[in-house]
Amino acid sequence: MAVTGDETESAATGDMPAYHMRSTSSGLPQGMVMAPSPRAIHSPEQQAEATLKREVRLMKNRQAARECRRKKKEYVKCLENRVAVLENQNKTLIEELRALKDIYCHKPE
DNA sequence: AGATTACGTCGTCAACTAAC
DNA sequence: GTTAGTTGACGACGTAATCT
Repeated sequence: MAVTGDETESAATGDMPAYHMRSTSSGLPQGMVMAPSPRAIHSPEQQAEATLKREVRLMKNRQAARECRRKKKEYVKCLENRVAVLENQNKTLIEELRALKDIYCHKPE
């Protein structure tokens, strides 16, 4: 996983479950947050703001991912239902065709 | 009982899109 | 151009099933 300057793991956030504190491809140890791009951040205030911004963004994206997965599950369930309905319809039509053929074959001239 | 495998879930990143 | 939202991909973890 590529990690850019200001897109780092957020393992330093206190509420992060322990099992998600993993090391990064940049070689940072677990739980360590790399500083945002140096040319963008100068003062500690800016640093703190950037950190906060990042935490908010991660939190929003976390929720977005949950919602996205929920919607996907719902969509798949819908498709599965549709498949079941169509299979039933198909079965019924095949039966109907069979019955009609039967009638037609035994019809006296 | 411990090791391995398969599967589901989660958080994060990156790429993309739409709205501003 | 920037910003926020969406989603596929990835890696990590937990757990149940299976193997040795």
